[in-house]
Amino acid sequence: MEELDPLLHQPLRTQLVAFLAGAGEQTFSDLKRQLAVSDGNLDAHLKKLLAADYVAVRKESGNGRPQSFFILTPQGLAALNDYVRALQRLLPLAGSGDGLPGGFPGRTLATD
Amino acid sequence: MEELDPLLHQPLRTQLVAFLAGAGEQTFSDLKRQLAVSDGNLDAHLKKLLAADYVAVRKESGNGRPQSFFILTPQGLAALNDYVRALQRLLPLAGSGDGLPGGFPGRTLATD
DNA sequence: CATTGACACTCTGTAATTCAGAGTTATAGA
DNA sequence: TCTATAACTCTGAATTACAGAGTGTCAATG
Repeated sequence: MEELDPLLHQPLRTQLVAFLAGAGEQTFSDLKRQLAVSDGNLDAHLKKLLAADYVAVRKESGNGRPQSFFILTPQGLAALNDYVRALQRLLPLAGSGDGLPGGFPGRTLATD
Repeated sequence: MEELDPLLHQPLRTQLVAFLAGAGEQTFSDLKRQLAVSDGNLDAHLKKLLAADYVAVRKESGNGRPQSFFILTPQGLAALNDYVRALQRLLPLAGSGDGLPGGFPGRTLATD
C-alpha cells in the first residue's frame, strides 16, 4: 500500500512545510503567528524537521535581537513532492475538476 | 490557516479511509492484509473511526465464523471530501498536470 | 464427541508523539 | 538601571500509536 512519510503526514508539520514551500524563508515568530501555535509546540516540530534535514536554520544576532530564519532544504522539498505524489495516488485527487463537487469518486456509499 | 482533520490526517487512518472509500465494505481481515498492519493497531484505529461515526460496522455470525464488515458512513465520506479539499488548498496539488514533474510550484528553493 | 488448529477479533501495557507553559537570554524603552 | 517584551528553548504531562497476549468461535480429525 501507499506509504505516507510520517514526518510530513502530521497536521502541524504538513502546514509548516507547505507554508515554507510557498513563502520561503520565515522567522520563528512569523511561523508562530501564521500557524497559530504555541512556542513549545512549534519548536518541537521544527526540531524534528531539522533533524531530518527537511528544514535548515540560519541564525542572526548582532544588530537587532537574535532571530532564526527557517527554510526548506532540497531534501525537504523532495520529500514534500514525494508526499504529494503519494497522496495523489492514494486519494483520487485529480480528475474531478476543482473541488470535488459531486463527492468522492469510486463509490456512492450505499447505506443499506 | 488551513485545518486538517487530525482524525484523518494520520498515516494509517488516511489509508484506511481512502481504501474504504474506494473499495467499499471490507472485513477486518481484508483490511489487515491490505494495509499490512497488526491486529491491535488496526483495531485501535477502527475504534476511533467508529467513535467518530466515520465508519460503521455490521457484524455477521451464524452461518460461517463471525465476521465484521466495515464501511464508510456518509459522515466519513463527507469528512474525507472536506479533508481532500483542505489538502488541495494547503498544497498546490492541482494545476501541474499529472505528477508534479517539475517540482513544487511557487519556489525554486534558493539555497544561498 | 473430545481435541486440535486456525481464524477473527479484542484487550492491555509500553513506547513514542504531541503539546503547553515555565524558564532563559537579549534588546528596547523609561 | 529597572521593567517590559521579543525570541527562543527546555521540561514534563497527556494523548496517541503500536505490538503481542488473550478470548471466543468454528472446522477438521480421530
